[in-house]
Amino acid sequence: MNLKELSQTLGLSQTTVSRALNGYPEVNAETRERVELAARQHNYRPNTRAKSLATGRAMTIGHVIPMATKHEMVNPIFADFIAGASTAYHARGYEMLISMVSDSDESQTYRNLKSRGSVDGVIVHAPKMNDARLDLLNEIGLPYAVHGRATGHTAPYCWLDVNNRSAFHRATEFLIDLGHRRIALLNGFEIMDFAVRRRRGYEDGLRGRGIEVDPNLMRSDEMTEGFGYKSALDMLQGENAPTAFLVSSMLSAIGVRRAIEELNLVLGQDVSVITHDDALSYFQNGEDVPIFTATRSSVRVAGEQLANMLLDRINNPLSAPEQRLFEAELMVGRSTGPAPDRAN
Amino acid sequence: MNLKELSQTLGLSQTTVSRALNGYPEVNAETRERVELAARQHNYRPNTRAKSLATGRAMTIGHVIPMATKHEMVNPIFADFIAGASTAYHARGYEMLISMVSDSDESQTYRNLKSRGSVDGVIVHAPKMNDARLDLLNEIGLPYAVHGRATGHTAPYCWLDVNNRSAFHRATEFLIDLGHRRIALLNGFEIMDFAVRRRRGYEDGLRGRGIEVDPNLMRSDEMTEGFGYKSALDMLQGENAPTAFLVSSMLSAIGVRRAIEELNLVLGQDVSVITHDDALSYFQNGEDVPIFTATRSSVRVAGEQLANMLLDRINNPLSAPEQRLFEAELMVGRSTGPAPDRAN
DNA sequence: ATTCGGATTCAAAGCGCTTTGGATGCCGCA
DNA sequence: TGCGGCATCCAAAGCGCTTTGAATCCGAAT
Repeated sequence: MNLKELSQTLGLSQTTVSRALNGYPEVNAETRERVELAARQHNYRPNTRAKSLATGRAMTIGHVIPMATKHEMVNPIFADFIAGASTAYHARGYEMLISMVSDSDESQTYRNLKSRGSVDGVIVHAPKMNDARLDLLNEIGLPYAVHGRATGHTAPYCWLDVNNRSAFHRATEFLIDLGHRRIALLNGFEIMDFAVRRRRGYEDGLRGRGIEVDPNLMRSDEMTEGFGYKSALDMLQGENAPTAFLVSSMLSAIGVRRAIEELNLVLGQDVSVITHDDALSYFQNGEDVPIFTATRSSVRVAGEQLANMLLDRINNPLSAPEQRLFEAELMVGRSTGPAPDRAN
Repeated sequence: MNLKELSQTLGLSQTTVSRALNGYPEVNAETRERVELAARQHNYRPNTRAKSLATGRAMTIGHVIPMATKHEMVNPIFADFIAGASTAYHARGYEMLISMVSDSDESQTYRNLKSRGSVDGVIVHAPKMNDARLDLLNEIGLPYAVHGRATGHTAPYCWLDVNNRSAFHRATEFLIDLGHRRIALLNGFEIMDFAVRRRRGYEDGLRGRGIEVDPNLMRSDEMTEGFGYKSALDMLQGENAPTAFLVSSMLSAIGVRRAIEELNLVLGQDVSVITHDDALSYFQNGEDVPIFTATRSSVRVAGEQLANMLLDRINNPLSAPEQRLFEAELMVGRSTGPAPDRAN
């Protein structure tokens, strides 16, 4: 059933029916009820394509998810972020279009989305330092909101981020307070903006307490379980082994734990671990007491809020772009304890 | 730049330009080149909305992802499945629309997608026994393909599944061959079709070797880390503890390992574990030797193939619906070994 | 020279909706 | 009685594309 048929059934013009259904005032209350009833009875729903052709609004938001060309790996936080965003779209009548694309094709994808009129705006995932995508989006005039920040981008833009620097700063100090002096950092790729900020927080934390930063204790790679495992195994067996690890993802932290156990050490006694925890729905950090002491911030909540920020921006393009900074919680779990040998 | 403007620039009619770009034969080779060149220069791309309004094809596939209302948990395999499907869509000029919706709203979502003309077909995720969604989709005439199977649905439909029964059968026999007699099953919710099949494989495996099925050794719940941990802790501390676990997901298997280690037992010696491994990109089961012995089947490959099957079906509705059954590989890793006490 | 058919091209209708710019009818008021 | 104004409704244009049906041109066949 389309609008034409529905209006014929009712003996009204398409104009009136359309207006009745879209809540315009210039239609008799009685008529409106009649229309709404008929629409419900006939299960009428306006055709999205036609509607958006007529209005010029796609009522759709695009998510361009970069896949590391190397491993074709999808960021594990993606599903939860999307789930959060989805809630917002659903509530506001928007749909969600997803393009997963190896990072080399990304700019083509944005251009396509814009010129084909498929979306009204996009969420930018995984921003890098001096991210070229933002310039592109400005150039082609596609509204966007960034999950994270892109250091180096000067013009104000809409973003939502976790205070990564402060989170890792606090985590570092927490470990130092427990007597740790040799603290390793297992970080994500340091082209990623968040990874740079985390490192800065870590370094500031050390230096603030007069501890020298040791490059041997810092690794940066794709945040897999294997990365955590191998790095930890390696470092723990080497000379001047760390007594604590600061890890950028739960997944890698699980790898670290595997290494610790393989070496017959005890987590939280011989070796302490703090991880960042995105509070993924399928990857809870324990139920009552957290498995890992963690800097925690829900990526799902981030998704929902950022989606709303983008929609606000689209519906009100002249307002200043909103920005939002989450502070991560430092949750104490069972993976941290006093440094084993204070004399160290 | 739209078609009208482009055709004016070229001094041609819209018809000719449209045909030139869409590869119709009735256009002069020279003209076509001229058109293609101009289109490239002006960065012209047809408006999707207008195109699909005119053709009646949305060139979009919907994925309706159910979220367990209880925990709002998203199935962790989702991202990789989507990544695979995305490859197929990309290659064939389709886009991907995602709706994440708590399972109570699902049928409304399908109805919407259909009557608003947003998609040409959908992928059905996480089929249950006697899944009502398939009847609904048949009724409203929306093409679909199922990831998994829905036991009880009689009419033939398009699906792709892993041979869960045989995988768990083989895994069970593998453990029995190692001398295990008390083998626990940590399964997903048994409303889910795959979970029922896995249980059947497990039970058949036991009975085939004359081992009685013990309900105390079977649990079924949401496949989280915590579920694995708690179940294993519980069972290992109880009387008649199992010597081996058959687990439905890597995540839960990690929980099982945590329990094992907390009890100062050794994985692969005191307790054996086999898990199903969906070969998730961000969750590799070790690099050289697998951490866990596993029944393995790539959910990403499944996504790509099923997407292609759906597109084939849409473009050729009269052909018989295709079906595809993957056999899982049984990969031997470091989590299995002979039963500790053969006298048991 | 005339006709025919193939190769090209075009004008216009149509996809299902919104929205502009009137119509129409009715009431109150001068 | 006549007119302005309000409430209500409608016809038609337009969004950007595809596609039908027809026009045009030109060389080959009659």
